[in-house]
Amino acid sequence: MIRLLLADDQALVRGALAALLDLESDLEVVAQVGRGDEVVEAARASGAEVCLLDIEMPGMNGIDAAAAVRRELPGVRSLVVTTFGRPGYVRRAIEAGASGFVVKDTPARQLADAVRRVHAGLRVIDPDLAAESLIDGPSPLTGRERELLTHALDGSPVSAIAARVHLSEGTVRNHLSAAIGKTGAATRSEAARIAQERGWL
Amino acid sequence: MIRLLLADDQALVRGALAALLDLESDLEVVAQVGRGDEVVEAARASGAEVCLLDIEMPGMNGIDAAAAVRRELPGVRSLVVTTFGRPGYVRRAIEAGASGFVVKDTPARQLADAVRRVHAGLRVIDPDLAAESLIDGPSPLTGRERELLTHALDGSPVSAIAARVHLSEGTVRNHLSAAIGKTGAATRSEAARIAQERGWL
DNA sequence: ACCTCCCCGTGACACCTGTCATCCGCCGGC
DNA sequence: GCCGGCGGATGACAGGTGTCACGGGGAGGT
Repeated sequence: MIRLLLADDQALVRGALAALLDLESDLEVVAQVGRGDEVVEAARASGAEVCLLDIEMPGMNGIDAAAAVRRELPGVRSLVVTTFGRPGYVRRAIEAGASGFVVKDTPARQLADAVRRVHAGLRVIDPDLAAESLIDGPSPLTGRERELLTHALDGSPVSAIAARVHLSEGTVRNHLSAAIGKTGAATRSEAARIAQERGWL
Repeated sequence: MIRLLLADDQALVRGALAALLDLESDLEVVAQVGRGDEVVEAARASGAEVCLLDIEMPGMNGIDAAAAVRRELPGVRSLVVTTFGRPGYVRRAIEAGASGFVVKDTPARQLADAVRRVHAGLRVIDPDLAAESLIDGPSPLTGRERELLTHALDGSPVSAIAARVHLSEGTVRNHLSAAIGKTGAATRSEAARIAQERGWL
């Protein structure tokens, strides 16, 4: 019997996944949480062996949660399950110590198999995403560029971004100009969108 | 026995919801589709009585699908289930003839109840969203403003938008300026984001 | 020590953008 | 018939934006 922890901020999806996985005779959902920063504690308390982690969660994202599990509970394996198949996510999830990466587009019946493989010590990675992840390569953005792009995501003017991060407008424009060049975009707004799609933020 | 159709583009979520609802003794999932434009046909073929529709779907969105069901199969009721609790969505879903509106944050056990109420002819609407929907009011945007905002969502420069819709740059700027005023934003990019959050697009 | 890379800043320049005034044609309501 | 609202367009203007050149400081590698 494989003991599972589910982490997803959407209660409906979490409950539905629990129903789906509990149908399997060799799987048992022993814990459910809706926040990333509750994963380690719940996994420890419930004695979970495999954690199913969504990326988009309040408190802490699923990738950081996988890293925390890796650090605090070395025997427990993580399987990241997410809506968005962003290549950068795969790389970061694996680097964070996750054993698998599955998108929510995959057929429901394959999920239980993925869980079994991860539990057995194997890696499970969506083949298309793995290829994309290799093609795109790691993020070429510097720390500042990444930070400024996240603030540019909502279309704020440069002046607002500069005030938020306590930098001069000129510096902000220089960093964003570099990011625009690296993403091949024409505006900071487009650059921010592209970087997010690739999982660079 | 209530006959259900599920429409959600994420196969994993769709399968999981099916597992969850099939646990209820008085519910039966008789059809599953991953595209909005397959809903009517599948509902007709399977004899579904209630359709669970996600909004974000390829082919046709869940709100338009609800309208199509209303038109083609008057006896079938629709329950819109979505990730994003955007006030404008509630209004548009109800106007499209949906009998209920539920966000994916709601506890899993309440979903079956919502289905039963909708099947019984009652309306099911998230109370918080209903209130927000009334406060925000309907969209103040004109048709062109809405169209241009959707093209501005990705941060494209005005020149690109103008070329895409075959308008002069000046006209595009005028419409976007009006939209910026109506949304209280400072840039077209921010205006587009705000409009989308409110379900005006 | 030297080089490289990142970070921060300034100044200048061309271009893009948001705003406003003003015009036109069209349609629906009164 | 008149008026208001929408769509489309132009011109002008202030201010925002992207780019480039240049400088300076600090951390890390050889």
